[in-house]
Amino acid sequence: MAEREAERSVSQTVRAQLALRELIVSGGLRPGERISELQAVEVTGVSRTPVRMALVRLEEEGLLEAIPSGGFMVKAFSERDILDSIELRGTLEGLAARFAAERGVSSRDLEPLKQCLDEIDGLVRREPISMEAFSSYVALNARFHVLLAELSRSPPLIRQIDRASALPFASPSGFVMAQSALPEARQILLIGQDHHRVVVDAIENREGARAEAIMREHARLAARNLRLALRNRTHLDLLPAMALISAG
Amino acid sequence: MAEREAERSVSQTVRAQLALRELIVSGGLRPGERISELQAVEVTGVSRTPVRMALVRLEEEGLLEAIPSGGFMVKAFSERDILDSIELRGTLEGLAARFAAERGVSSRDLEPLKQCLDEIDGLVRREPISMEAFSSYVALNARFHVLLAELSRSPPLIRQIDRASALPFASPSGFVMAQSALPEARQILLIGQDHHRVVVDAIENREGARAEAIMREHARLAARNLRLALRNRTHLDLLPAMALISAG
DNA sequence: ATCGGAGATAATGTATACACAGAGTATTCT
DNA sequence: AGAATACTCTGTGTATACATTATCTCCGAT
Repeated sequence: MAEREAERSVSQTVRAQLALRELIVSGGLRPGERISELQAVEVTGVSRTPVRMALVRLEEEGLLEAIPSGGFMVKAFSERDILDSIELRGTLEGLAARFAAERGVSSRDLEPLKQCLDEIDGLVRREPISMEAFSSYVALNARFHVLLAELSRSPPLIRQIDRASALPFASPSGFVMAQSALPEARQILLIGQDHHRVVVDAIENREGARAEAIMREHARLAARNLRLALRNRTHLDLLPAMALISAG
Repeated sequence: MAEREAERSVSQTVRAQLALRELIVSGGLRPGERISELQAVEVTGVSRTPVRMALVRLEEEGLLEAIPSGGFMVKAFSERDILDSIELRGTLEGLAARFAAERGVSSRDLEPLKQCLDEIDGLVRREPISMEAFSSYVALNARFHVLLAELSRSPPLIRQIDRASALPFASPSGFVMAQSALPEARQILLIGQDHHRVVVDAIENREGARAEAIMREHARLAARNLRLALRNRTHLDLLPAMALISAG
């Protein structure tokens, strides 16, 4: 009931957007599949007007693609698109790290980042890593990335990073990941954690170029891991693979 | 009349979007000023529904900002925001140049770029440069940047560059520029032309790192020039200054 | 005189009705 | 029987009417 109250406080448009995004990311609609407004109305329970607004926003977000003759379809990403997007995000985050280092952040600003990393350490050090721990990790990792972006103190850059992270494989959807993938996921987590510590250190010491280089290398490594994962498994369940790489 | 026919072929939403963007970029509305739907309806001549769609798209584009209590306002950019955006665009274009060099483009792919640069040469070599020549230059320069982005063959990156270029100071709004600024604008044009030639050369020779570095340096120089221009003139007419830098 | 509250007004958010375009199917003609 | 055309039906694009919320003003009380 309280939940219902909370839902009522946000606009129908936002509710529709969240519901539709959830539907798309969870794989309820296949890439390339058309999403009709009527269908969206049934799913979300709101009228066509807010649904249309939500669809436009999801298109701008990159999850949907406008069909020339009208309407929208779920955007399909090639493997190359995904790998490029990861490198793209890494490049932007590298710029953010450089900005943070060059603009001179106080050690007080870095405190939240370090705390975030410590919390992650508490999760990934123990073995084997549980499904719940992995979920927590994904959330914490996302928080770290947000904090790093904000450290740049550059609204345009933060905005662009947000957009680059809006794609499914950059969203905290780790819960889709298969149990069997957990062990190797943990390896990636540990390496990523190391990278993050180096970045914080570089920023603290005002080494802009080094901070930037690390973030870019970090993304390239993540892309490489994803490519390997895609080679080993079938191409079928791309979404879990995307969730996996979101840990990077 | 034929124009009227052509207008009728595109949707009301697109027409509204174009009209409103023109209004904002031309300075018809001051930054921070609220834009009411009623006002937008009067300006565009279409109904509220397509107007709302256009407003949402312009928000995603970065020209408008949503007001928490409802509605939209023209987004205000600080000087730092603008400088950061230029460097951001340079970083993305640098990545595009590197992709182009590393993925191996044929010299046939580079032909349109070279032709574009030759056309620009024909415009800027003669002195003094006229207002018409400058307008032509801005259009050609925009084409060069689009061609370079496409050379990366990376849809996600192209998309992101498009968005980074959607802001006013990256749009071909050079016609606003004052006559008096033309001479120094020409200097920037010539330097930019040199940079572009180097980039094409680097891509042709598969030197990814060099191609990327040049584009980033190019953007940094453009940012520096803008900063100087803002110091010399008053802060008042930022739009002409933004037009000036769009030449970079 | 100033602050607070209540009411009115205007603007946004939402819903629905209508118009038009496109696709699919059925029927008719060759 | 096959193909072409016409008709229907589904779905998007647009307009407008309604509801809700926020802001501004005015009046009253302290």
